[in-house]
Order: sequence, then C-alpha cells, then structure tokens
Amino acid sequence: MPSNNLPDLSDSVVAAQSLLGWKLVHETPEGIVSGYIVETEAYDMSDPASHSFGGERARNAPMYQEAGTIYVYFIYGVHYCVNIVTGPKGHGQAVLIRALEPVDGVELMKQRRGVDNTSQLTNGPAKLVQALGIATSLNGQQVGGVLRLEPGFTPQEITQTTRIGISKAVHELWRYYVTGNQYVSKP
DNA sequence: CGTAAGATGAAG
DNA sequence: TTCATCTTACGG
Repeated sequence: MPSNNLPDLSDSVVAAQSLLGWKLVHETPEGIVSGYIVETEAYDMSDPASHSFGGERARNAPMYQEAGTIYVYFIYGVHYCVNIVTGPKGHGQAVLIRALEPVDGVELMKQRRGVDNTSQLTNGPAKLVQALGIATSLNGQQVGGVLRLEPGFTPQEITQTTRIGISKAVHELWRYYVTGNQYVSKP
C-alpha cells in the first residue's frame, strides 16, 4: 500500500507492492510523459534470477547503490528495461517496472512507440521504456530528477504471482500487479 | 578465444 | 514460432 509521501523502498519485495499505483513521470525535451505503475517484479542478490546474483559487477553496479537509484539494462540485443533500486547501499536489489497505465503525454507515447493503440503503449517492460523515452543515460542516476515518482492511486487489490521471462527461481511469487488492470502485460 | 543465453517484442 | 542482434558469462 503506497503512503501519501513516498513508496517504501526499504526492500525489493515490499517496494514491488508499495510502488503499485504510483505515477512514474519522465520530463523530456519533447514533453512530459507519465503513467501509473500497475505491474512490478522484485529482484535480490540472493535470487539466482537477478542480475545482482553473484556479486557486484560493472553491469549490475547500480543495483548495489542506495534506494532510489535508476537501473536501466539492455537485453536481447534490442530492448531496454528500467528498475528502481531498493534496500540499503551494498545490497543488490531492485524492482523491475513491467507495466504502466498511461496518464500524461499519450500522443507522444504513441509517436515514440509507433502504435496507435493506447492499450499496447506501456504493457511490457521494454514497451514502457520506449514510450517514456527512457535512455541508458539515466542509468545510475536517482529518481527525483527528470524521472520521478508522484502519488497516484491506491490499488484496490493486488495479485501476487510468479515472474515472467526467467529460467531460475521460477516458483518464487515476486511479481505483483493491480488486479483487473487492463495495462498489465500479457506474456 | 567461441559460443550460448538472456528480467522482450513484433512479425510471419 | 522465429528473429532481431548486443552483452555477459562461461567453457575450452
């Protein structure tokens, strides 16, 4: 449950739930785009599916920074995904933002995504990165600058289930989404 | 060194 | 179901 001030970023599993309903806002030269966070996944250094598993390296370094650090990674040669780092500095934790409900700048998002269907704009981790115009230059920065969190809504009900696209720790219930929301990703 | 697989998405 | 096509991890 989000508070009125800031989401709880003390732990990735807690934060994954706490972040649901918060508005993720990106201020860009072309305009402001934003959306409510409706789907998340929690990752931790003790989790074999996590990029932070096995210790700190160049690629996962942002995950070991303080809570609120932005972690953007490149995957499959084509896509980018964005995480919000959680936990104390030195602990490799983060929450993957998997889906948003578009709020501001829908036209700009359509333009960036090259699609006209609002329901296909931000219903996947790489889709929302493209729609918001998030670049790797944000990697390692803190939320609160051009990319920030603002209060949104309090989810009525949250569904907890297994994560998507991983091959390790597949049984862990570390994916959360706003029950019934139409912008949740469909694998 | 070579090679395979990866927190995905779009097209065929 | 396949492919796009980059980076890292790991084996020889």
